[in-house]
Amino acid sequence: MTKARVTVIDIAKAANVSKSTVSLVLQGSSLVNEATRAKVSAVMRELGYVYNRGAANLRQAGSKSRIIGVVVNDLTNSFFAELAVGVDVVVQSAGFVQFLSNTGESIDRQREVVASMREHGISGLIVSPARATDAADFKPLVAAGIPVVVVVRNLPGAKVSSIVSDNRAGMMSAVQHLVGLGHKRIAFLGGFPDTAVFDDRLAGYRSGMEAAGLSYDEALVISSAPSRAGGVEAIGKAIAVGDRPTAAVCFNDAVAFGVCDGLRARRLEPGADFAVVGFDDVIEAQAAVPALTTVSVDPQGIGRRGAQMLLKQINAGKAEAETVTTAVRLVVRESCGAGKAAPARAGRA
Amino acid sequence: MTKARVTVIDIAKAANVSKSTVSLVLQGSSLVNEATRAKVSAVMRELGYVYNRGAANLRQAGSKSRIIGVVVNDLTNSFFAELAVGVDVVVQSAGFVQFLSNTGESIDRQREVVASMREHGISGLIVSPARATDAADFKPLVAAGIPVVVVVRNLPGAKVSSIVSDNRAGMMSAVQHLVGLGHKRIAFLGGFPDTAVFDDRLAGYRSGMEAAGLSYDEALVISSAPSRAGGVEAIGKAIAVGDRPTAAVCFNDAVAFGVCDGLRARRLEPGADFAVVGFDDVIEAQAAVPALTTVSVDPQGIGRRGAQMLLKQINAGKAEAETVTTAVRLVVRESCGAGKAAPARAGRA
DNA sequence: TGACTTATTTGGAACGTTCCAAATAAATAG
DNA sequence: CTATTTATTTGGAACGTTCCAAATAAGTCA
Repeated sequence: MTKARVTVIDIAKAANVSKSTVSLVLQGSSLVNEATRAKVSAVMRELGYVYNRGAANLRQAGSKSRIIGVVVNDLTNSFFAELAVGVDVVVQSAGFVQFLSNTGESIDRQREVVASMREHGISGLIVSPARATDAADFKPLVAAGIPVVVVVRNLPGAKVSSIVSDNRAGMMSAVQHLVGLGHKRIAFLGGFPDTAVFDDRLAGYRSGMEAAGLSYDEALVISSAPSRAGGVEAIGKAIAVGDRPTAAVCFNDAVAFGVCDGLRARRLEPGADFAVVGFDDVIEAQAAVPALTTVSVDPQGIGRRGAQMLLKQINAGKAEAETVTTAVRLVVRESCGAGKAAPARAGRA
Repeated sequence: MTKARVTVIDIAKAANVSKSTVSLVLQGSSLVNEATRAKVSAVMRELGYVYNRGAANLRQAGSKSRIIGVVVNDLTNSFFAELAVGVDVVVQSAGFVQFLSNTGESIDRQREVVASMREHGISGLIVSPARATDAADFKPLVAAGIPVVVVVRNLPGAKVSSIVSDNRAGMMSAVQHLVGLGHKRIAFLGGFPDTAVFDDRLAGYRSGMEAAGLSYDEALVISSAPSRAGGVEAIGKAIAVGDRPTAAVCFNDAVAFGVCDGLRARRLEPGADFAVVGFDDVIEAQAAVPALTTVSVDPQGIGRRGAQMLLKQINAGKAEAETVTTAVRLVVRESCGAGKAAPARAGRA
């Protein structure tokens, strides 16, 4: 009794109709008479029928699985967690369900999970690619007609849609804010130089400096792992340069926190003795002491947006690769020294 | 050319064998000759074959879908994000893939996503139930032979496996630590009283107090939302009681952070003027100022453990409901006042 | 009433796999 | 050389849906 699955045929028998009719009501077809629909529905409820999407999906060839895949690099990073939630809300309310996997920046794992998801018949994929992902890696997917949306990091050369934040503009406004506070020696700290995101943010930094008439000094660009540990490492080097900087824009918030740690270890108070601004605006940024001035990128918004884009492509059947860059805004808190005391020029927050 | 799916039959034709043989190599059967296996594999690679798990799953009745569902209440809470990662790593390395959904404490959403996952044929479910989840809600699942593992919050009455942290012992050790620091008036702050977790933690608090020969004073138990905002609210009330407490154990870290905020708003320095200890040990706990003394529960460990338990049950075919409570440990940092200065009694950290 | 619509229902035949029983090929034994 | 294992391979027949063409029921019109 607890063994056999209840199938559409069981329903058909119990309701004195054909399997086809049952199928029709399952799909909410308008062809079926209201009375029969009611009866069939009743029987379904009574017998505890559960739809077998796998079987259905087998028949209707196309990508109607209503499953989308989501692949991120690091779920424990609240940035990606928020992103996943953003995806989840739109995916869920569209009646889809999501596979979610974590690659931990491992390109092998990424390959594996994507392959696995594909075997399971995802009808679309949202991915924040692991570092050093080959643009060709998603070729087979799109060739098979499975739309792919790349988020956060773009994949130059890949013919897929992508949605990234405006890294350039964001970093530029961070620099301008610091300039407005009177800083002239501003460092760029953290991040791996082999990524597109790094390039964009660095470009923003450079533009910001040049726009302010300040020289771009390579000695002030210090890359490191994009982590807290990387941050302390970077600030250590920064402080050692001859004409010591008085402020820094950081690759991301994790680096910025590390920079604060490193400053304190040297008896310098972030905000007061050295201005630091981050990038991402993770939730901790607000709660930290000092609260971190940072460029807010609304990861949840990116998630929502990416999901919408993906669903649109899934429904459209064909995927026009489109690229959107989302706006960012500087949110001024305490770590830049502008604090409550001197709300001098509050960026465009 | 980019239209038709490559099927097992195409492979069979191209390799001059029968579909059955191809199926055999797919399953890594030892029946098939090494030479043919090689040839078939080669052809598969060449034609870009992708396994259709849906079809396979249709045939092999049982729950061999290699999909498990994961449902959490709040992914943006790093506690749950870590938990999900823990699940992910074991699930992934077992060759499974996970549906992950967020309920945001909505019981309707929970119902929906679980139903959806079931339609998709999950072979098991890990769920941190939304508040006020009915124990009977998962009855149909287990009746259908789908193992369910409840994590973090237990569901008294439901005949499912569960894995929760030792809330009672954790809170007790927190209290004992404060007692050891000389506190006598210790409050219990935050949390909704209608949950099993609340009951357990409160019981631990009570035992701790009584074990120390201190009276249990109901006026010192102040519930609130288990959030930062709830924390500031709770500390407000706590400070207003006649014989004002000098320390507090909090329902969770979020509440503890709120309590710190509330203290500062009243010109009291957490750690120095009032001792506060949290519960969970979220990542921010370490980085906060003052660093939070808290009970560490290793959410990632719970995730891993829960996943292992689930996989075991899936493989076993039958699900013995088992309950495990995982050990917790107090990690002493600064917010309790024991700080660097006085490492007096460091709990069992 | 008979012919023609319109509304509803219905048997197969797919879909891509796995499983079973049975066929074939090769090897060994008598 | 036939009988018997042993090693491989192989045709269907499932699995639970959806789709199609076609059947039936019920009106409608002369």
